[in-house]
Amino acid sequence: MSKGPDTKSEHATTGAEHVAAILRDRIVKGELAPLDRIVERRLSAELMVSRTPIREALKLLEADGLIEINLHRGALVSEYRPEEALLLFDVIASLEALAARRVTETMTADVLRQLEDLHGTMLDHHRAGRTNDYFDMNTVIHDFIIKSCANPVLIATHQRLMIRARRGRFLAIMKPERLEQAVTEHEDLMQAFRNGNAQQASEVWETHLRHTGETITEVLTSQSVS
Amino acid sequence: MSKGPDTKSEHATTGAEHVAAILRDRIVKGELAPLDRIVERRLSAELMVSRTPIREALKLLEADGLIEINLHRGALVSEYRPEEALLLFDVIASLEALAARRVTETMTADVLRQLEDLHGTMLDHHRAGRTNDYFDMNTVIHDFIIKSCANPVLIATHQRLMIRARRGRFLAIMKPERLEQAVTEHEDLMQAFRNGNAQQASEVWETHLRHTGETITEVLTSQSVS
DNA sequence: CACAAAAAAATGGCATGCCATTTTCCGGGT
DNA sequence: ACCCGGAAAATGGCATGCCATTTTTTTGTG
Repeated sequence: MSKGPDTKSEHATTGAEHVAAILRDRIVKGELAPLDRIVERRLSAELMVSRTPIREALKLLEADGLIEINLHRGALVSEYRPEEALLLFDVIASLEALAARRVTETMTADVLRQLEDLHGTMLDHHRAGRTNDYFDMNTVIHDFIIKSCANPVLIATHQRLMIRARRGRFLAIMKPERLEQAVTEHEDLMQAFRNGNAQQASEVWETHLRHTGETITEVLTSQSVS
Repeated sequence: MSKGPDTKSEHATTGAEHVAAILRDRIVKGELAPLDRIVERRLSAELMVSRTPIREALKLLEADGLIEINLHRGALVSEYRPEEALLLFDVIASLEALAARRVTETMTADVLRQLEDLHGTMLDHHRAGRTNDYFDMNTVIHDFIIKSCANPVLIATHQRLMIRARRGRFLAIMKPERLEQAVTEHEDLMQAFRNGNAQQASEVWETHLRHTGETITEVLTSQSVS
């Protein structure tokens, strides 16, 4: 391997970003629960780096909305309430709807073919009951549409919101009827793609995302009550 | 004022955020031009703080998209190309359209009255040719709608994007016919508000923002050619 | 003079130490 | 037992210094 410094999407370039990636991961996976305190010196010892990169990483997480930093009082993992999921998905739905619109408008045969492939694979997983594979393909499809919209601003904004939205592992806990509905909505989107109907694609996708937000909100609500 | 915990407008919090605010201001005002290098030690001497808070501030600006930091090569003010304005406003338009929709859905007599007040004041300024006051009121109205949507995620996302969108002072350079069109679009929005027609409000506002983005793109293009 | 190599300067990344503020804990008074 | 006040510990904010990498300047050679 040559020492290519031209690979842009490198993570772990600087220590601070490496630390930020680790913390993001822990928060998303739930190893760090809401309201847990994050203590610079403790992390510093655990990760064997000094406090400086840790502090920089914490600033980044605060900008992402994953933690809250109070002056002279340190950092807390921010809460994730059901209602917040709804608010997040309200925005995410708008962004993905815009992406779906733009993708439809600039659709090429090649992109449509890739989408058909991904969609078909997802349907196979679904019909075969491979739930995990199904959810993975679902995510791949959503990301593919976002990536294909050719708007870096949208891509970055979406990614940042999804970091927060993905907190917890609730996605796999979905009622069967909602799952069927989601598959139907994906099929509707493909139909809009095939017809080149950008308006329809946008509406279908926005509805789909809003439903997802509502479902996640329900799951979170039931979990927090239990 | 409500005791909102998300009042970020507090000044003098931590030194790093203070520095970040100063730099944001300079970049937005154009004192720091695109591709200008930002040197930690120079700023450190100028602002009479150590390099540590400066570094933290730079990380924040990078997260905002205002600068680019390369490993071991320091920070550059990122460029602001016409096409980027278009991409930014594509996203901003979606967000403001969503805000307009939500505001309409939850409209109260009090909010409508405030909107009418602001709108009327803006019209007065416009008819009297007080261009600066007009633009200020314009901004106030846009912000008021965003703030009234009751979605902190949307508010924060919008604010972050607007920091980038407002770079330069091109807003005041607008062709008279576009200005008339903008006023008409504001009037259309008020009409949708009065009718409680959320769908119409959303569409009107999205169109308005997209037009604004196109206008700014044109201005930036003509400037960069000159 | 052109060009390349090497030295020097610039610059950023990180570790560490000191100080300010906050939090925790403990003892005395009621 | 309870509350209050102050000391001690915890914790974060910032300054400074050292090292690695990059950039610039200098120098040597054809």
